[in-house]
Amino acid sequence: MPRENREELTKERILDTAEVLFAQKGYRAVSVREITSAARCNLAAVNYHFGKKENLYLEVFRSRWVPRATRIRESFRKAVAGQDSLSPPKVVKALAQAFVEGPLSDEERLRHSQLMTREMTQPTRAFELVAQEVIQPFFKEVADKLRSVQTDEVGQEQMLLNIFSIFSMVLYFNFARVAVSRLTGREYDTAFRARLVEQITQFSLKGLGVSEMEG
Amino acid sequence: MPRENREELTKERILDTAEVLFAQKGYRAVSVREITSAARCNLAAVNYHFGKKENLYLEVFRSRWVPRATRIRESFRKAVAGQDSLSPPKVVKALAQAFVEGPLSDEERLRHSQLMTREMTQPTRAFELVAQEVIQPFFKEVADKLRSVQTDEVGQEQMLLNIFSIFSMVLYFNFARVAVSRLTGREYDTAFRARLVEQITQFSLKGLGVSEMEG
DNA sequence: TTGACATTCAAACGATCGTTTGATACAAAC
DNA sequence: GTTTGTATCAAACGATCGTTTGAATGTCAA
Repeated sequence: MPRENREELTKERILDTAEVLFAQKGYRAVSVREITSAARCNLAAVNYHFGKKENLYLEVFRSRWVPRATRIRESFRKAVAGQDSLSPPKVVKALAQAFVEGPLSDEERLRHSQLMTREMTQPTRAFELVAQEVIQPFFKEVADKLRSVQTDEVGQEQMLLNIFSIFSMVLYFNFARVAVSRLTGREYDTAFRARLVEQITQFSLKGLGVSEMEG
Repeated sequence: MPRENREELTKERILDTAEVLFAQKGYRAVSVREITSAARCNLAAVNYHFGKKENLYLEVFRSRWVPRATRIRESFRKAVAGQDSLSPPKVVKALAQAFVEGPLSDEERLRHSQLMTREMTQPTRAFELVAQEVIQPFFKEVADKLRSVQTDEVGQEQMLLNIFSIFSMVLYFNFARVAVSRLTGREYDTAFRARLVEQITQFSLKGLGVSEMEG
């Protein structure tokens, strides 16, 4: 096996494993030993490839989280670009779908929300990355898209708060699965996810002041 | 100083300190030493009064979090009881106000949301307490109250999802302060909190299909 | 005053943490 | 074949963790 591949394999395996564990348990609750033994490599590998644990956490966001956020964003972009005539309902539904049904597997979606929620509740050095490279530009894109199809004039702040409102539902229905499942008595299967997209879309559309879905 | 008071004081001081630190940093990130030195007592006091660290965490929820949730609930109850004629707008506004402006100080509100968010993203033994004694009965109360004043028939699941939608905004605007502040450029002062109550109320009312605020 | 009991304290326990070290294996360069 | 550089490994480092211990202190009843 050639040098480059061997090296890559270990490093990539650590990143994959670390992401899963960090998302599940949080930074502090995961030990380097737990990561390396799950990734089937030596304990010293983390320090060799990333310098220290904290850098590994950051690299997880750089090499895993951000690219996945980009895929979500592109899914949204493609959905609105595919329409010949755009309307607020279509923009909102594309947004909800990109997050709740989108291009990710269910495990990926859960991991994604968990990592993001962690950074929002208690920001670390990774938050700068998340805010600058993902949240800010994505919010701007959604705002521009919405503004271009909404008839009535909406202020900058009002628009932001509206997107936050939609976004809060998207995030909540992902990260609070346990509570939602417990109270509704429903599992997060395909049918329920579709139901959630419908809920977010309809609730948000009315929230935005749009009367009805049309397509 | 009588025995009972001295004992109480230390125990209570530990609980107060522990709650603040657990909310800020999470269970794992806070050491017993950090708690006891901040509470100005001996390291062994935690194990003497609570047996072990995990029990202290649970006791924080029992003796601090649940009573505060009860205060919020009573604030909501009082607000809707004070009205001579009830309407969906009034119920929703009472709900948003109870959480965002409510009976709590700003620090209390932040702590409350942080602890709840933690339990929702990664439930511990405290989640059972939170779900059984607070979330479930409170959701039921809000649902009943809403159903009693809404003209059109709304199914059980639809009602739950609607409350979840409102609740997600309430929670999000509390726990994601950093992100919200950064993107809106506004501090969480009195004016902005009032603005958020307005946003949640208006967005939710439309989301519920109610046209306008009346009082 | 004595004995029982509750609380606080300094000190230490073993376990686990992140990180470092030096040896070893191995592929490419000379 | 020797050298060079990279990756992996077992082992150990010092620090910090939650918890335990046993003595000291103070309180109240007998």
